[in-house]
Amino acid sequence: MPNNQFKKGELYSFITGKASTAIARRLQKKFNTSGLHLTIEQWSVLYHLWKQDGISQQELCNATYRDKPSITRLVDNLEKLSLVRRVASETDRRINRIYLTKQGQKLEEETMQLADETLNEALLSVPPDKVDVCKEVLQIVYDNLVNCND
Amino acid sequence: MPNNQFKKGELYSFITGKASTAIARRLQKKFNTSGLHLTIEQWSVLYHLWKQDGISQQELCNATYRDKPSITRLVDNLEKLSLVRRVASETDRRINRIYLTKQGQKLEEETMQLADETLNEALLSVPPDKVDVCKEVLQIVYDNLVNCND
DNA sequence: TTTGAATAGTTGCACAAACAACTATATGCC
DNA sequence: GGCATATAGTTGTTTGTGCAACTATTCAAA
Repeated sequence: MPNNQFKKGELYSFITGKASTAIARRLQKKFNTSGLHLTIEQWSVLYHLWKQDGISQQELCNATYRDKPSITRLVDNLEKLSLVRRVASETDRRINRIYLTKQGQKLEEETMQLADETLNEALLSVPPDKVDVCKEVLQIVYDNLVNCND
Repeated sequence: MPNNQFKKGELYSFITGKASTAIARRLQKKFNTSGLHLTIEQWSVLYHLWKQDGISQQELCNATYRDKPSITRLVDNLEKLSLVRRVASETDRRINRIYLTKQGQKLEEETMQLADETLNEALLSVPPDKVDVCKEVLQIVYDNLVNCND
């Protein structure tokens, strides 16, 4: 059983994503203790809107690697929080463009600060070159499973 | 903005765990097309029971990095599927020991085969030493966030 | 021995994810 | 133009997660 291509033993925690879960929980706690009523999932949508405002729900699906119903409901909740608003596209009425409100724009600085803090805590004592290797591997894994077949 | 300790740019996908999500989805699809009515989360509980049968729900919490209510419900559903059963401990009646049924035991071989397949597909063309670095980094991240403070 | 704290587990609630089925709009081909 | 097909988004259902509040049992200390 041991002589496979990789040592599989502890690799199954890859599947369950314990590390990313730990990071997400830490960041969520920082949000909560800062009085931000915002989930990590909502934040991840805002994150892409801060990079490019006014993208469609479908583009948010691709950017966040979520399916359409998930984005529909995340945008629903972000609208309820008055952080974004849906604007039907003039040229293609199937499309909703999602725009940040003033309130949504205002959250960028504080939350990105907390996210940076969280990553610094997570990566404490990890040499930068190892972080780069890790990023590279995770990117290949993602590409292997998403771009290729399926 | 760029001169931080780490290049943070693409690091935020760490938080959202896109790679582990991709792996989990691929494995779930394999389960579905094999006619296995089993979620990845249920499988992750069975995985620890295959390693050690009869552990308590609290031990499953620690092993799977989930909170107690999550394990309560996962065990509920695994019991409904007749894959495990709760047995109250004789020595400490607060504790439920979780035991695999015959059906639960039978799933090990097939599902681990599919999990191995999935990891091979995920890690295709990734050199083993880089996988090791990646594992090491993810372990440190987990330890930094879970063991230390919190 | 009793009382208070700690531990194991359950339940209620809000939010999120995956899948299927659905509506509405756009596009391309006859 | 009209019809088939593709695309964008929504809704319903089941499952899982995180938090808070709760019950039951154990343990420890006065």
